[in-house]
Amino acid sequence: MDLLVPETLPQSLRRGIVSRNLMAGQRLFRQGDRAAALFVVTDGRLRLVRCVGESNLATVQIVQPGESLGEAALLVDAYPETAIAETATWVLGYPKSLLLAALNEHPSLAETAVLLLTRKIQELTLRLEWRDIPMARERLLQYFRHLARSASRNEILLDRPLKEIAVDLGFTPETLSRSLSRLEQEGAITRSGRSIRLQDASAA
Amino acid sequence: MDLLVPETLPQSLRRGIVSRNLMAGQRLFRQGDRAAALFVVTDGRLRLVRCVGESNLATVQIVQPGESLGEAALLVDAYPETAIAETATWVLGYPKSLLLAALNEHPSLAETAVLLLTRKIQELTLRLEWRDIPMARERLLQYFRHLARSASRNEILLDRPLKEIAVDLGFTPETLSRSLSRLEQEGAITRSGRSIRLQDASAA
DNA sequence: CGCATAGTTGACTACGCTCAACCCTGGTGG
DNA sequence: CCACCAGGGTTGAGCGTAGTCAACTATGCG
Repeated sequence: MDLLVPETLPQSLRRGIVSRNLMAGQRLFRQGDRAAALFVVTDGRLRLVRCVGESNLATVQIVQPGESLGEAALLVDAYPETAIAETATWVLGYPKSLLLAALNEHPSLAETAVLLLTRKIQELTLRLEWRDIPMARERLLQYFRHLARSASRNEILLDRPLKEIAVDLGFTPETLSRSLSRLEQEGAITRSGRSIRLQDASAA
Repeated sequence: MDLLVPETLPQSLRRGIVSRNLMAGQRLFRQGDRAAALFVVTDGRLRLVRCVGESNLATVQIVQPGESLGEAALLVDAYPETAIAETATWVLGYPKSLLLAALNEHPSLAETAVLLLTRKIQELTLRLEWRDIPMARERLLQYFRHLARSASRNEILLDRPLKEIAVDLGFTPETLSRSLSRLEQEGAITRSGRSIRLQDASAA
């Protein structure tokens, strides 16, 4: 069973699926909203943002197609973060109660759910790993290397504003810009606009 | 079914469970090891450490009793991090193949697995949230507030060396020490040794 | 053509890191 | 019982890096 292909799902769950289309900037849910459903992105991407303290914003994750968000619905009754579409985005929503019920009745669904969550854990772990690299250039380089590995090519095309990439990595846009310059002048990368090529192929 | 109570598990899985006792400092598995099993901590705690680049260590998570580690085994064939016992620790290991099989046959197990993973996602998210707070005092304060909420008391007893707490939060021990001092002199907390009391009850 | 926004660069600040000395506690052995 | 040592913890001085504020350029869109 594949959560993204409703035809493969049991009737009971399929009927409850909600499909939502979001414009860039639109919110799927807000921190504190009653959490009733888990979502999976089919197209586009969403940014998960947490507000902590008085004025600190934390981007927890960028959710890409095939990944889940709002799993907290399974555990607690309020979303702990806000989900904002970064581009035009399409998501499918699975009501908590129906999903848990379907899980009990259809084991093969359980397996896909487990894999979905595991993938999310890997994503989060990766972000934490980056954050533990203190020096900006180094952190950025690791990020690029990861993208390169994912694409299995060492030419990367950044498909979104550097601004956003910056906050993902925990930088200000200025710092990102400077880091890019220095990486280039140190010969670690060459860039033209948003196309980046890694020079040394040494991966972690 | 409860993964931590073998009696409640199906025979097939129960037979395959491996139980391990670790001394403080001992490694359960190392980054790159063949990943064959998912573990759950029953007692003690483990630190998940990732080595990135040449000389950067990232503590991804402290795994507490009832939490899982090594879920990556379900997705990839090598552990992406090293697991080190921080104290005497007892874990149960569930071989990947048996676990997936049992998942398919015993839906109620699937539910507990899903919840387990969801909890882990929450933990990781929390850590990321902290890391996005740039100022040390503020970050530390949020950390304390979280502990206070968990204990639903605003007196906290830190049960491990400040050293370790420091690296969890992404600080050096010196910075943590200084932040503590300043929080105290600013009146946000009072402390005697490792006992911390929060002053203002304003939570996020 | 002009406006809005992304991106770049500069000057300055300030925070956390590094290195070092020091205190304090707990454990060990003479 | 005390001397000694090891390790955690604290404090200080100086440095370096990223953040901030600001000006300026480039790009894309109405």
